[in-house]
Amino acid sequence: MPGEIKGKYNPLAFEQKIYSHWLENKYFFAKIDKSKIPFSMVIPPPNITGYLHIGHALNNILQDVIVRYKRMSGYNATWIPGTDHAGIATQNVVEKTLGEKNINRFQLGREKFAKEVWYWKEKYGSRIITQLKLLGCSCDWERERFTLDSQYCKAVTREFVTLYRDGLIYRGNYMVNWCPRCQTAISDIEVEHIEKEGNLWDIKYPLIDKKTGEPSDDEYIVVSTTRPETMLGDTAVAVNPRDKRYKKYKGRSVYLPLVERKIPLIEDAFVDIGFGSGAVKVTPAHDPNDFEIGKRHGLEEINIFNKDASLNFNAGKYEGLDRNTARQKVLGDLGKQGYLVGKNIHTLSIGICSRCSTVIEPRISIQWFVSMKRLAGPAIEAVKEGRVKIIPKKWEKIYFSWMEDIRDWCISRQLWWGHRIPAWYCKDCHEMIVSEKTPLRCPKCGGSNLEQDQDVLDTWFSSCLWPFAVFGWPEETEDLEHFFPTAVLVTAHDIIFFWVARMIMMSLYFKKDVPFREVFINPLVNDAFGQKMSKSRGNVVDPVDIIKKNGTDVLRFTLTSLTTPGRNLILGDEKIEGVRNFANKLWNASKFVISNLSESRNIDNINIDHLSLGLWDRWILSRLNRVVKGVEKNLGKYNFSFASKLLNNFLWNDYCDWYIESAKVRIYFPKDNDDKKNALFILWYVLERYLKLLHPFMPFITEQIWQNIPHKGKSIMVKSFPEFEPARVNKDIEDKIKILFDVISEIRKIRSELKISPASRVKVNLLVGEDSCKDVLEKNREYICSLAKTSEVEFKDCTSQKGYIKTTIGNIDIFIYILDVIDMELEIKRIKDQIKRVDLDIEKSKKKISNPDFTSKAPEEIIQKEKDKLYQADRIWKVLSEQLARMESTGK
RNA sequence: GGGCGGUUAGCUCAGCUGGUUAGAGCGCUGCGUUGACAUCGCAGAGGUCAUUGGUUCAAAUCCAAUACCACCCA
Repeated sequence: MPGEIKGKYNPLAFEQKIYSHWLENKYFFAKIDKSKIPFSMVIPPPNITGYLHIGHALNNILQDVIVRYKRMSGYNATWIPGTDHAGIATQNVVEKTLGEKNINRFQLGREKFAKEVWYWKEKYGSRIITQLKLLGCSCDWERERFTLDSQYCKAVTREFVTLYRDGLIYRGNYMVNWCPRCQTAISDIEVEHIEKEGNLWDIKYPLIDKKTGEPSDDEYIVVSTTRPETMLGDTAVAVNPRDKRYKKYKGRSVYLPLVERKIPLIEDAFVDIGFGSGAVKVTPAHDPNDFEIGKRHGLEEINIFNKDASLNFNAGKYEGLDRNTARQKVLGDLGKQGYLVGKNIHTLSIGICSRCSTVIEPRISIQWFVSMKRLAGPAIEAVKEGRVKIIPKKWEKIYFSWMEDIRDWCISRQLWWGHRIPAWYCKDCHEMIVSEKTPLRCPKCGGSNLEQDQDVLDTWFSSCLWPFAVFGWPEETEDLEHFFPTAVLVTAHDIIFFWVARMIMMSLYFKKDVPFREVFINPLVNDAFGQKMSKSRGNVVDPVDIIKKNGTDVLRFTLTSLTTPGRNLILGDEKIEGVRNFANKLWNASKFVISNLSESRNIDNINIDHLSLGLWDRWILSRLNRVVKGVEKNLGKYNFSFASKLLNNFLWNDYCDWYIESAKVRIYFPKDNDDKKNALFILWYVLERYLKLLHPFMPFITEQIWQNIPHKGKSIMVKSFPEFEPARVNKDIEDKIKILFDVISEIRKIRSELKISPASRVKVNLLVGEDSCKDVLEKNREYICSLAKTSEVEFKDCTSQKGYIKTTIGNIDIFIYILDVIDMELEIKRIKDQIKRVDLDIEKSKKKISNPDFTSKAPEEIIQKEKDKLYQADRIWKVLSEQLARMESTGK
């Protein structure tokens, strides 16, 4: 399939080819295999009008990492993709398209309009699915679902009818959030609240004179309102019963200006004494609180608005005006007639439609509701008992606070695109029939004059069935049996209420089981300035652009690297660049390995246990196994950032900086042929396993390289994930190598500080306290020479020898011969600086140790550690002081 | 108004079951074109861990208050 590994890293040259190859081989399809443990996950279905934004990219990349990892780990893994029909959004899009041809949906009629939407869906509705493929997503495409598929519709109907029969769905005349632009009711959580500076108007309502029955000239009540135009629908004025100011008016009526209506003055504890004048106008038809007050006092509900929020015939001479014009007109008239007595600046919170940002108009209408309390109880329990685990845990609080104060859910929408409500009305006897099958006759009067409810259901009412409806529910399918409940749901926190909570409720109700055992809440992606991305801010980052520039793997690894358990993730160009460099590093390291492997045949048939491996080999295997363990552990906790960091650091630091560099010595200047062979074998062995570890994160580059090194099998994506081998982790070897690293680093440091040219080789002598330590250093002299650019390494005490400077780390003294290269001033300064630092350490340690509280109360281990620290520091201090004294006195 | 989270190097963040020399990446400084990689290598500088108080032998880490910043709900 793929090309070779040469030249520069150019992901665009191979990524899509590889994806096609995977698709052709159906590697994503999970045939039911009962011998394996099932692992399933459902995609949060993007809506069909959507295009891929960075949030989708993150969400789906994380899911793909998980499912690829599980698949490689031997699970029967499926990740179900699909889309939802997005009632309002899709209808809006299609209406807009029709609008360009000057057609509105009413001209077309319901059926023809629905046909238009289906047509649109077929044509454009899979754009986002195509984009998911660009991300490398290994979705089980054979199982793709859509919330309006015929099978899915059966599930939604079953849901509605069952809930209705169980008394959990009711229909009634209530105040709902009405979007005048979408012309439909929406649920509470589809309303967003924004703070806006506005006015609070004081309007004078005269009291009715008890004797004349006419408005009084001197007695009046001032009401404060932010919406003066709604006074046209006022049916009372309310004060708090404890408000002494208004006691004297108890039982009186007031005169409603402009409308010239008498309305009662009532007392209701809801009224806030401290707000404005303490008296409020009551408009039961247009304010949710007033609606409640109205119910308590039996007030008339006067609706003054049409569906588009223009004023209707109840508004008298204001009929036909829109809300804002009416407000100005009403204010003008009130002013002219002397009723407007005050205007204050006031910040108010207004509700806007989350789909189109139009200001919501509360409206009383007949709607369908789900009664939530009974459904919420078990769903709260499920999370409390840990049957559903929300990760990170802090989101559970959000979940509980919403669930414990849950309100009924308005599910009917006045739209033409969606699942039509399975309720019919008998035109003859007004009987209502709720049924899964279309009824032919009225069961009450036997008439056939039936009409189906005009409304459709909220899209979320269908998507809350997703984790089991995708597997064919209400049928008891093999897929459902095998793959449900799903293992984990990955989603963003903004739909915990909309979707996650409702899925848990519905799944517990209909399947008597949780929909998923874990929910991982992924962070939201912010721009480089930490700002939330939004179209209106113009700061959206298009993932497709990033892919076109850097390839998919780079986008993927950038996002996984940034996925910490926090709330937000900040994406900037430097981050992407860093990952691009990482990919390049991997590419080049692989190039190095491949070029050296050219002469080794059948390397993949060698049994590693038959080799006698050297220190460096056993070290890199130890490190590799730590990474295997670390990746497993952190993926298990959904800590993608940590896992990514481990993978990055291992390749860059352990493998490239140290192992490859040391291997060069063995390849270019081999001591014996076996050692060279071992080095080449381990280079290959570690790379091959590393590629598998990295594959879930960067599927393309790993496949591309894997295909170009000796391997068995057709694709890396169907190979096994490396298993952790505890026996390969060797602390002792890591400690030994650490000594080498420290010595090499120290020599490099001195060289750099004394400005010794990288080209010049220096002579080094080491003086070692412990034998084991000396052994390591002696056996690895050639590596010290190569990596620290020394001409030779010997083991003599050069304390009083001319031309050497002495430095010390741990219990190793290092003598570097720098006779002609040294700048004495520089060296003296270096030593003085170091002494200063050591002085600080000594002081700190001494203070601690001399504190009797510390020595009596701290654990023995900590005290010993402190003593060791002091001992080492003292030793270093002595070495440095001696040297300084010598240099200052002799100049050498 | 209620709630949740945050404040650690110039930037973005990690560390927070108390004991570390407080780390990483980017940026910055110095040196470097040896046969994987200048999309690189080696080395370095840079932090009173928001403020104040408390608990403790010991606090970036635990507790409380304050300030500021985000977000959610009303």
